[in-house]
Amino acid sequence: MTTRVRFAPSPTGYLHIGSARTALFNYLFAKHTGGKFLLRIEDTDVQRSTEESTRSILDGLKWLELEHDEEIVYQSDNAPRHREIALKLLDEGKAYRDFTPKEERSGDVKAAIQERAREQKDMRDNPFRDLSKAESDAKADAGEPFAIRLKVAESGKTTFEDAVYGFQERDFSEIEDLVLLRSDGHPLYNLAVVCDDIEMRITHVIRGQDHLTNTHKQVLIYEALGVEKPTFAHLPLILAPNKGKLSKRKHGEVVSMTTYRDSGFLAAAFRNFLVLLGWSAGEEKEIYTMDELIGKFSLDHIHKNNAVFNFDANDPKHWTDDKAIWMNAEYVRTMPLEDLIPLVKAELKSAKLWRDEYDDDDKTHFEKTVDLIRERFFTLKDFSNQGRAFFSEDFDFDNAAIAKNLKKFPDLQTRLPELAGTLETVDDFTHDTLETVIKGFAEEKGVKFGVLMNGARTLLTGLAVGPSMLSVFETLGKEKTLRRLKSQVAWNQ
RNA sequence: GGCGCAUUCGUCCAGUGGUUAUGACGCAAGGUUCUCAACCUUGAAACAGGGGUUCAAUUCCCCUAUGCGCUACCA
Repeated sequence: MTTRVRFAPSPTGYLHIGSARTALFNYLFAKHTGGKFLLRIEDTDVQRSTEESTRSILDGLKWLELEHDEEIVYQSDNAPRHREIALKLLDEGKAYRDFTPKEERSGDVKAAIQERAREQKDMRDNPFRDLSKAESDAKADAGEPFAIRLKVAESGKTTFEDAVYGFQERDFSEIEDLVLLRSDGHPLYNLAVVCDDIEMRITHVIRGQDHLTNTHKQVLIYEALGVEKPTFAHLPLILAPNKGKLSKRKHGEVVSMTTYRDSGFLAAAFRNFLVLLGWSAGEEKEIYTMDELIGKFSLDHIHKNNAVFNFDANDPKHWTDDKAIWMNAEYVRTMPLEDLIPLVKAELKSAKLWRDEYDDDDKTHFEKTVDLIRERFFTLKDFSNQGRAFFSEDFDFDNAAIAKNLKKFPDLQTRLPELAGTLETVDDFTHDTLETVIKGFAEEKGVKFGVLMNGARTLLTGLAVGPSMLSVFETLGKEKTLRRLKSQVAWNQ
């Protein structure tokens, strides 16, 4: 039997980092087992679901390259079918009509639920549970509104074997007669999920641990329907640094996938970071290609304890998890150059720094430039910010760099243009030749080589840090190097 | 309140009935270099607590603590 898994987000916001990981795990499991990865949008909560959210989630998945197989299922489309099934259970006596008026909730719903739960009541205590069919039908015919609840047996327990958490059981006395269909005729989550999973022939339900207790309710529905239940695998949660819930409201943009895309992260790097949150192959290796992940991923290496997504909202340097940043930098500087080039191209295009020659006459030179500067970059954004001087004449000078490398050594104001004059005669504008010439120049003029190079760095790139200057000279080329060495712009700032 | 799940460095993790308890991020120190956020080397840093079981527990069991989840006509 081919495995079929699904990622089933509810479109009430952008793609959350935790959801993204759930999607990733589902995807990897599907591909590992040669199965299908399906997508279902759980938009049954009409009040909160938005099309914009759906789009944002789809964008996030697309960016992560978690492509789904088959058509997207919109849960709301299946509502009639869910209703039918609830009615069927009613008909079979496995569910009953509850005529209790709906309790309107407002304000702090969580607190209200907690408060009510404290009352410790008998889960089977419902005046309409044992109403005769005739009485129930009569009331319904009279137009009295009702919800449909599953009739959970007086005694017994549900059990299932979770692929991550192991054997689970729950006594019926802990499970209320859950509502299947609202009094307005809309199906509820637990019913909808089970019906759709059956319909989509899902073999493995891989989702967040917050559903672990709910699963017992769903098992009950499977049993009432007489359908074999799928394998369940619950995933540990991803928590905020204070070990609390990671939410948009409290933590803002750090939890959104689009933030990473827009900050110049590489999908491959972020995926790699994400997969290590709650899973490991049990080895010391940490950098994996997608193919390696597909090959190694398995449910039994998923952890049981929650992971903390570590960041400090008050510190720009640690705005997101350090390891994610490191992972991205690692990818930027070590991934195959040919894979990086298109990404840099897209970044330069969006920063209006792209020139068509980079793809054509200047291709080799462009690639060499990218290869040189990527060594100390962290994100794709760095190519258009820090790396701007390599692609444009219009770049800024860092004041600290000017102070440290130029103003502190006033004679450089004449020495650097002088150096330009000397370099004018160099035809072989490459690292080694330049080194010989410039070292000779430094000695002759009594200037320290390092001071000369640092000054040049600021003049040529606007910065105080960067790759070896001899390589920068070579990469930038003679013409630009000479012009910038002679320029007085930075000196006048 | 009830029920459930969890607990190894600050964070992500490895691991075992007998180990100097692994690796990574971050941090610190040193080094290389023309600079550095890169690179190299080194260092500090953890088995929640208490009981058992055992010749021996970080590892198995129980209790406590803590955290998280569920307890809706939300998903």
